[in-house]
Amino acid sequence: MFTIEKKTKGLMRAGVIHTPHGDIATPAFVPVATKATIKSLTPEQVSSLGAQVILANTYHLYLQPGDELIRHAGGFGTFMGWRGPTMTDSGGFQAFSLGAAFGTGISKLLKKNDELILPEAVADIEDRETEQEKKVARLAKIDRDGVMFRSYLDGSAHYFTPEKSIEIQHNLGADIIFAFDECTSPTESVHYQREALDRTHVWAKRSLLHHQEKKSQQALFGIVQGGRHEELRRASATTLGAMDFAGFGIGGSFAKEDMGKAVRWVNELLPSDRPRHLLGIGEPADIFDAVSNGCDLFDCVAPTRNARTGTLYTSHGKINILNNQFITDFSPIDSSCGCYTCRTYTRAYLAHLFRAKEMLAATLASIHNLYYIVHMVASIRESILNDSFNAYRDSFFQNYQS
RNA sequence: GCGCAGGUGGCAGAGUGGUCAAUUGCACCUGACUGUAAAUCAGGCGCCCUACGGGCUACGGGGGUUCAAAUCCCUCCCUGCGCA
Repeated sequence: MFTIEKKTKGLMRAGVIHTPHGDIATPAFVPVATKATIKSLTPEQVSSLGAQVILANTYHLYLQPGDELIRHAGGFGTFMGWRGPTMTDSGGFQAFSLGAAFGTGISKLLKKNDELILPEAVADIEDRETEQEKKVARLAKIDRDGVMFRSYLDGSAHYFTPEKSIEIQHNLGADIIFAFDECTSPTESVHYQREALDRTHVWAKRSLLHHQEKKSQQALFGIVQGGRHEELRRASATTLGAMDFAGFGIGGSFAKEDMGKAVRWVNELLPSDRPRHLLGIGEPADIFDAVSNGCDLFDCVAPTRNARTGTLYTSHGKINILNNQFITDFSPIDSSCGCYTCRTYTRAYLAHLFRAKEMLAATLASIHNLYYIVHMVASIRESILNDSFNAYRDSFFQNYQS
């Protein structure tokens, strides 16, 4: 399903992923449509801003409106009116976001100033249960067999096993689906990371077996974990790389400053003939870093979430359109941007829409941010094909950081 | 003109002798956001300072009572409602 068009001396490459709903030219950015919608945008807008493929979420669509209903609708792409390729995440991220991260503000990316505090450094999963009980009730609890999720909608309990996740993803009908994994918190101890990784590997195997038994035509990607630890990351890449996955996700927690390094450990070992998707990463610097270390696909909520909260990408860095200075700024968000928003509206108008809390603010900002990231990745691809990646990267950051 | 009710920080609106530089909401200022629990969240928001602390000026104006007043009294001004 994956054709490599150009390979550099290192790990970097440009290629094409073939799916029943069309090709994906890689490296590519994948907008996130968690609940079968790119928040505030129509599929037509998403498509015309240049996105090739979108990613929805298993846990969310299982809860609402239900995967059976989506199966009847013909899959989530058809359901939402998106004609291109689709992906679904397995729900493994919710083991983190509704588990260890719930109510704590912990990000999957530990910033270098976070002092590497390890509040989660509890021995193993059994002791952890009692530790968890002491805290605010989490919505996800992990055991050896799977994850108990509590619905954020009505509190009801739902148990996900690898088989369950795969079944739901079969119903959701995406072209590319992911094995059920445990996304760990970057604050976990090495001991816990190792334990979780063992679990993820067992779950990967079970996901794959179940997928093969059901003879689904969807492409199943396995997910590499291992936190910030080289030994674990390499072990995971080796273990998963030996399995018959159509591609690979690289997931979980990183230290912000050495994410590129962690990705390299993994991509050096993964089979190079299959696509690699870096899960949940999407800031420009991180994408450049990951592409140069061999990643082909990126999904991230950053462009759309930032857009909704007023942070907009420009060629000179991010701006917060809610800042006072933009009230009377009649220039476009980014004068070198070709998106619909920048061609049509001013910063002052966007600032007004945000301050007035008008819905169009989210739409116009999302169009811009997605266009910006999608086209940045597309330009990266072009630069790989033209042997000018380094030059492009250098000129990009010369502007971006100024 | 008489009667009643009111005048509190940009706005709305608490407080009704000390713990009040004054609850809260909005507005405003700034920050955060990386497989979406998110059209969200956090902090700031009288002035000044050697700022964990201290000083000054403030609750329509003026005057008074009190150790102490946004809170009590007098007076003036203003607003709303009712009656003339």
